[in-house]
Amino acid sequence: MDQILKKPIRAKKSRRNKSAPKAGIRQKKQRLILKAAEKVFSEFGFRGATTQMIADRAGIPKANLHYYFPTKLVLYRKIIEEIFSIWLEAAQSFDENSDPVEALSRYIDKKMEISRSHPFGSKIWANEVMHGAPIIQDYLETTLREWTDSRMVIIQRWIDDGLIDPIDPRHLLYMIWASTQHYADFVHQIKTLNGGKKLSDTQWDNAREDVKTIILNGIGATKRVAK
Amino acid sequence: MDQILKKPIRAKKSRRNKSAPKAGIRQKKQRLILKAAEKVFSEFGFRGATTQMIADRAGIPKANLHYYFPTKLVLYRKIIEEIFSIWLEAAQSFDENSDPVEALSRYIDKKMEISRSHPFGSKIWANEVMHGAPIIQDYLETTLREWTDSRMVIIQRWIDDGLIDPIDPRHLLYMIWASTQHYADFVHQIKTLNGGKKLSDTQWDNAREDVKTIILNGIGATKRVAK
DNA sequence: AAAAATCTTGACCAGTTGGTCAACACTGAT
DNA sequence: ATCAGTGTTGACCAACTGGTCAAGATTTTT
Repeated sequence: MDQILKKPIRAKKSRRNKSAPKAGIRQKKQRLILKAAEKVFSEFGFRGATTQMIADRAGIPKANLHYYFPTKLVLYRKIIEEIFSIWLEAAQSFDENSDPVEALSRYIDKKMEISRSHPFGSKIWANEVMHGAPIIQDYLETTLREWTDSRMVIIQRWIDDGLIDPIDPRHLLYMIWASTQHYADFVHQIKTLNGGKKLSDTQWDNAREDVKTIILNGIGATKRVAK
Repeated sequence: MDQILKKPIRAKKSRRNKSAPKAGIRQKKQRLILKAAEKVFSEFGFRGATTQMIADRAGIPKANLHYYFPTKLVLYRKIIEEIFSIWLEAAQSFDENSDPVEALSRYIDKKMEISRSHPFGSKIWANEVMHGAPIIQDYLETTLREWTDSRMVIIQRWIDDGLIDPIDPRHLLYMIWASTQHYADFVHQIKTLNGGKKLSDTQWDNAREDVKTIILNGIGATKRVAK
């Protein structure tokens, strides 16, 4: 997940690689650039974003940005990879809980949490997929597909065991993704419809609870609702 | 909804406006351009799309495109307006049915249908909102807000009448939008996860039924399920 | 037929963009 | 102090973009 940066710029001839301070600067600046890029990409899309904008937001000259990330594409891909790994982590709950109510509750909780804390990432992903995933198609075909397949098996088992109603696991997953990510991708619309004010803590709580309630009730999983 | 084209290019001095043939060409070509633009915008976003691409796809020179649509922005807005009006029409079911199961079933059906038949439009809308609605903010604040408010009143009445469980009407609407539009906006991802093949008629039927089932069950609306 | 209106288009332009590069600055080791 | 490795940056460029324009083609009206 790190091999994209081809240039092994750092530490080549220096005999002792004890030059920690430089390495620190390097990492710190890359972080800075990535954070700026995430926001700019999410706001303007890949083509809409300019390296100049990103550099400006990071408070550095454009040339300096290109010193750390040779091309706009490398920078973009780096960001997508991070988002993706965050999403995968959120799905641990499937492995840690055998009970569907527990597992799905936690998964939805986490996904909603990510929508709130990482809205930019979610938008970039959505943007990328909406445009036909020109840059991350390989991810869809490998990692995401494998992940999805394995989760569908688990859901199917719940159905076979009579723990939830018989629905196509695929559509359940899509619905969870759609409903939770909607709060990140469409945050602007939600905000506008909320009188121009972003959702309060309470409103977020309500949203999370409503999403959970509807989905869990919707698949007949609520013999005992985890509240 | 038509006042955007400021240039009243047509019929100005010609005394008799019986010049039907020209007018026909005009309309036909505008349609052609709009259709091409819809696809290109949905694929590349506003900034990513170039007027050259649109002209190419429409099979005309770029200059000709600019003869009919003075700027890229005018063309874009025109498209957004069309999409929006299609979505509003889909919501008639709220007025025509007093029963929540009936009203919501039809609404979801229609929304899913639109996702299938107008995926480009949905993507453009999503793209626009995700980027902060720079061009259609007025729509969100006026038409969409009014529409949403009026529907929320209806849903709230269902709750008061004990026809559905007490959930925040807002989140029910968001969930319906998210779940149905997901099948348009993320069609590429769905296709990839479906082995690279787009959904068959049967799969679309299943998707539609599952979405309806989960949502209607989810809000406790299914004393009698409309099947 | 010929004038008037409308439509078509190749050539062009000014502004912007991603990316380069050579000169310069800093840091830490010897 | 010196020097190699690393980091910084203003200036630059070739490619591309939205949009213009004037000359010409086509159709309709007189």
